[in-house]
Amino acid sequence: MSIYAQLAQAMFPNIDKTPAYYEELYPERQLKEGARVVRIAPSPTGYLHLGTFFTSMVNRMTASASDGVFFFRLEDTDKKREVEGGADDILKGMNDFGLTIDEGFVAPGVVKGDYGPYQQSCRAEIYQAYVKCLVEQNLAYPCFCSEEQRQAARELQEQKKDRTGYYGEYAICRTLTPEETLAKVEAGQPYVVRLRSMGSEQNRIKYDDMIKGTIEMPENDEDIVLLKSDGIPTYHFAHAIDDHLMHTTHVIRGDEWISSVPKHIQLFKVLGFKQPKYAHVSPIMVEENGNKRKLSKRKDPQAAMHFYAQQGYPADSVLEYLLTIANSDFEDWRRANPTADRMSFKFNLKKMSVSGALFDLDKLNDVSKTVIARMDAETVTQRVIAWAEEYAPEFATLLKRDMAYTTGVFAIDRGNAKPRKDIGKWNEVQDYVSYFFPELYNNDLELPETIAPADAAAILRAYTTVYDPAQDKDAWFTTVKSICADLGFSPDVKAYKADPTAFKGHVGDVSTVIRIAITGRRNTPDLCSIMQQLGVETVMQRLHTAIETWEN
RNA sequence: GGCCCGUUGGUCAAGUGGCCUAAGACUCCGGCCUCUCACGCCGGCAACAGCGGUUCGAAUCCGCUACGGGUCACCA
Repeated sequence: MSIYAQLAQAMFPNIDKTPAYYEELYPERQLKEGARVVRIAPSPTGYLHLGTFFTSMVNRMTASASDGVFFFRLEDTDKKREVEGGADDILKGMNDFGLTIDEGFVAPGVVKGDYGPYQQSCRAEIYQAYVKCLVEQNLAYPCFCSEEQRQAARELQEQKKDRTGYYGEYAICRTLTPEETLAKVEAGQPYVVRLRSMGSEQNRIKYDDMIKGTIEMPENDEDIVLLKSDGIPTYHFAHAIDDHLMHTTHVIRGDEWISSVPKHIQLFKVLGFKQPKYAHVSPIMVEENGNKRKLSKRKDPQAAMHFYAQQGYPADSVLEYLLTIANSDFEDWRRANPTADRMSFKFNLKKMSVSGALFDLDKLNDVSKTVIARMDAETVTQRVIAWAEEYAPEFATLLKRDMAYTTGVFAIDRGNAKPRKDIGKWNEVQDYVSYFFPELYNNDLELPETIAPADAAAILRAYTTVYDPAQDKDAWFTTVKSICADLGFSPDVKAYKADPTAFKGHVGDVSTVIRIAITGRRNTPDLCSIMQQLGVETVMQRLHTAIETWEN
């Protein structure tokens, strides 16, 4: 038995499986030619972040566009920063906002697939088997340096203006003889396992990033940590092992990883793994003091997916907005295919922007209004209630009191050729429909300054004598026009504009008075429909209340 | 500071040497549409970071400068 084999055995006495065993356990996937296997691998250190969601969406689109697989792996290797319930929150957010996951964790507490475990904390033996094999070949070694030693080395490096890191002459434990190392291990000294890097600063490596293009960097020469002192792997090592064993073909992740690529390339090479393709996604930014910066969990409420849920943005709105950022021709495609399934859009990593986009709430709102305008009344009713049950329970109760009535409210000016585009998110709905519910109705009868209360009252008195609830929109308007002349208003807007001094106002003013009397507002959707929905009783009652108010 | 990456209107962006007197979308401002608002339509404001080079010709290729971003952990 070689000295390195002895060392490996001393370090991992309980590991008897070999890499070959795992290679056989997780065979090549049987997928059609060109199918991409991608993944999202979040760390459960907090709630679901917009950036993670965005990257997930890009992964989802990439997998679907190639009939591939999108899986979810939990990177729970950092026990210090882990947050209780973090994983479930991330999964729930993905589900709620319409991203389906094919494999791994697909929903809170639901795991499927043959390439698991999909949780790194459950894969310790696998990582250790590979590390053991590396140690046997003298490609990795234990390092006993204390935090203080490393700190001192860093200070020295800074002082000498050298690069920081554990490499070259600074890699003290690398130069220990195997006998010395073995003795320390056997003496029970704590250690981490480092890669014995064969790279050099002088060498340049090149790789093709599917989003950023060709990138050239110095080779990695740092003896990076593979296994932490608790036997748990670092991200770098787990990435290599997991994505190899799970047969990931394309690693699509945030671009903060670019600088680690040399480490990853080296790891794949040392381990004899086939290199996956990389695509680094630029972060979504926010503006502050004239500068861009990444969305911050602490400073920006829009960073959390909870924000969109609370505000009541439909999942489709968020997805379509993010898709617009990801592939800007999506917008044109959507215009040309208003009802098509977005999965049939030809998504392409190569169409993604190289630099980070500023988050634009105005744009999201616009997209969202369009999304909601396309929904039918039943869908809107159902979605609003679902939102309200969670965030505005009293409003939900009100909406559910008479479902037919509520659906009727949302049916106004909807489902026609030019549906209204005035609801952007569900938390705007309560105010938008308030005059349909006595409990919410704000009896605000303030007139425009150009209309005298006495005239307004006269208009309503006249209108009550001709009001016919059975009238359709055209007849309704004809009726409104018919009372204009006697009251001194022009039934024709153009005639009024030609000679404003001849009239008190025009038919628009007359309908405004009625509108205010009925809804308490100057602007509303089609008044005739509103009156029909409200019913004769309510209409007459509001008309009389207004008359009384304006006559006194 | 070292190493990477980026920079087209306020924002998202198309553009890969001549089709660019630079597309489209959002925002904003006008106008039109037999009632208001919204929608829709028409129109408007507004950009190739700077400087040098290569070329008959540059937003597009090269270099430098400036600015911005990322990264330098037993965190991901």
